[in-house]
Amino acid sequence: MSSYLSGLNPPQREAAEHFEGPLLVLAGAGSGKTRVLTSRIAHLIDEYGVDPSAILSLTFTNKAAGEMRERVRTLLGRDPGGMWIGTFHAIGVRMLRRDATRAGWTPGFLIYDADESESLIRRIIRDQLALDPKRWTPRVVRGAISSAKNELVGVQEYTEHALDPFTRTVAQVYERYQRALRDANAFDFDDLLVKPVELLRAHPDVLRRYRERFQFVLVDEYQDTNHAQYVFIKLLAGEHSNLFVVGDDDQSIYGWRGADLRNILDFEKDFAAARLVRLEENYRSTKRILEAANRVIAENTRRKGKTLHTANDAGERLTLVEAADEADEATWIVGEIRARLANDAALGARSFVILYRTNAQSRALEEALRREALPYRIVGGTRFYERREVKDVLAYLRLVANPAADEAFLRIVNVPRRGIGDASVARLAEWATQQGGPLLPAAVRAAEIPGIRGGAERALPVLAEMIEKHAALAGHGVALDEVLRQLVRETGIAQMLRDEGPDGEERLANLEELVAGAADLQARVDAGDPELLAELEEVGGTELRAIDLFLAHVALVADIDQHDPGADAVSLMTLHNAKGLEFPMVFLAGMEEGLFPLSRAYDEPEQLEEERRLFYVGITRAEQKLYLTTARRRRRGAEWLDAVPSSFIESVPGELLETRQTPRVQDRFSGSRPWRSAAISSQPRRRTRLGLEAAPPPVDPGYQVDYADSQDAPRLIKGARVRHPQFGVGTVAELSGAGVDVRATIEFDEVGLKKVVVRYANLQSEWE
DNA sequence: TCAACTGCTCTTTTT
DNA sequence: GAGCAGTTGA
Repeated sequence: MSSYLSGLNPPQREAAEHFEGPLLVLAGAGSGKTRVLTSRIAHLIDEYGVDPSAILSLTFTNKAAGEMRERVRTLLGRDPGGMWIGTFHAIGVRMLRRDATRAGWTPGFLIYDADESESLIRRIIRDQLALDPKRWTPRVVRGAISSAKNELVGVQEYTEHALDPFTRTVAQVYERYQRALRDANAFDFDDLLVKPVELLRAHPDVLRRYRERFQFVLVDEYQDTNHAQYVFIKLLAGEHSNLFVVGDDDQSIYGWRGADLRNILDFEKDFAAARLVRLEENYRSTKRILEAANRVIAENTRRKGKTLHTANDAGERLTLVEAADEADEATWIVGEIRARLANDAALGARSFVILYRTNAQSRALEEALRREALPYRIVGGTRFYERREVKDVLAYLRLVANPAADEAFLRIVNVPRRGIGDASVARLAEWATQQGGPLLPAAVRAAEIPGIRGGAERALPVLAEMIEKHAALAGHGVALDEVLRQLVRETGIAQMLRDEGPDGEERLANLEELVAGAADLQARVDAGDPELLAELEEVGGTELRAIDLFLAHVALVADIDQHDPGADAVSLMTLHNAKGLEFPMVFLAGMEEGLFPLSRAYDEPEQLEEERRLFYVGITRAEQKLYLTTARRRRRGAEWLDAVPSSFIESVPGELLETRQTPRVQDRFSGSRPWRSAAISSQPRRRTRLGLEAAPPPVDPGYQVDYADSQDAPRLIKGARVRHPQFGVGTVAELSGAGVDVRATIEFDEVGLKKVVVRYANLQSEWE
């Protein structure tokens, strides 16, 4: 037996040793799936003599890809040169670089992030279609287009099936949107999955090339694949079907992104003679934590079904904490971390993670950590590449790389302020459209454009020249970091930030970090980094510059990729970001109805199951100790809401739990029954004025109730005719949710089906 | 008339 | 943070 397999348990070994044909590894949380994947790759190469370049390994984060490559390297004692390991998106980019021209793009294409896609869509709705962006929300339209793409529904097919007003409008936007992307030599995020599929489908020679090359295809987190990714995998693994996928249906948490649970549930139907291996032994958590996880997930119906077991100790009971509000919750958590650190020398700040459902929850936690001077790291939230100053400089760089990048031009045309306002930009855009060209070249000729005068007339050509100058620098082999440094200086961004005071200094420091990142990449290019060279070589004879690689890199890295487990700091992140990670001590904050599960998930049983899987993911991050914390009052947006503990907690058997109250809760609510029994066990229901079932706020004498103004909510019943300020008149088709979260699905006469939050929607009766 | 600024709104989760 | 409405100042 090869050394790569020693130490694996029998099912792990069975999976890692597998040679030919499709295999699904149903890997429970903490069952050593990364080990199986890496052992398998090493085994394929060293024991079966497979050429590394015949292996394609697909992941969902760069972090997972990087770790996998690193571990394989360690196992083999050398670099598995030629092997492709990367995210679906990165692999897609690689394929598109090589064959972009076949699709009508050039290899230096740009990648539009969600914001750029949205602003492009907004412009199409407002300027090209002359529609009201309030009525046709760009966000929603983008979502519809994105879903269509993930289902591999192209413009033509979408248009053919667009029957109601909403989809008909989306179809129009979709068509123009794709054209605009093409004109800007850009792909959006979804295109990075869709276009490679189109490429493989439309060009048999390309498909043959990759099929012959990749004899072994591995997919991590298979439960997160959407339809486009499924087809991509199926195309590549077509004939040999040496497809090895690893996943856990219970950890599928990306349904909203198009992930299709059917891919994993139906794997054995989709791939003939597929084998199935279950990894049900957990090496991560204590018995109590695992028991809680098993009980929670058992409530779900759509699953393959497996029960994890562990040889680990029983461990401590789970702790359920009641706090007065989110500040109290944060204070208690931080105090508990302090106490644990003081009592156990084996623990460091890095042993703790605080998980939450929404990014907004990080604020209170952050404040408490800062007050207590505990080092912490937020993973996610406003990510580095989403900071204003970083996006501004990157927009300049995109423009330098590609003069047709209109979105980038619009972002920076007046940043810093140079006297070019909306009116001038509108004239410029109008003129450019007439000429059928992009904005930057039009700016050079500002003097010829009617209506552009004064400051703007002078500033536009200056801006254009400055960008052209840098494009020339980049074209003449000036190092990327140098180009960036000059851009920061000569655009005036540096000065602008310095004038903003201490905040600006911090932003400037971020830009230095960005420049350092560029220097890193430039150094790798100069030193002939083998991985990078291989990538460039794959692309063939095309000329690809460091600037293109850099822009692709910043578009594709996720924040989780930057998570450094070595740093001694408490981690804060969303539950979504926590997948794949493990920590000795885990806090799940904000375990309240409406927050977790999020109220929006009540509409569909399927969505509620996904929230429950998210809870399951959270529980199974913990090695030794799990805390569930709740607050009695929580701010949501501008108002304070009374909170009820999450119904998810009910599935955790009482004997696994100990319940605690923070001092503030004990003070304020002394004598009141434990909350759990009052609020959860009986959870009385009542009829509201809306005619809906809703849980009442917890009743506590002397407790201030700032419940939403339910008196002002209109009386809604199914079938009622209502008027909405934007969408016009419509008929209530469906009501869902409870209390302040009541939502109505309304069939509007003009815009079709829409779902609105009743509290915000400002509905009136048809006659008003 | 245009640019700049101020204050208001909304923000689930992310490759 | 981004869009938008309304206001101020040139």
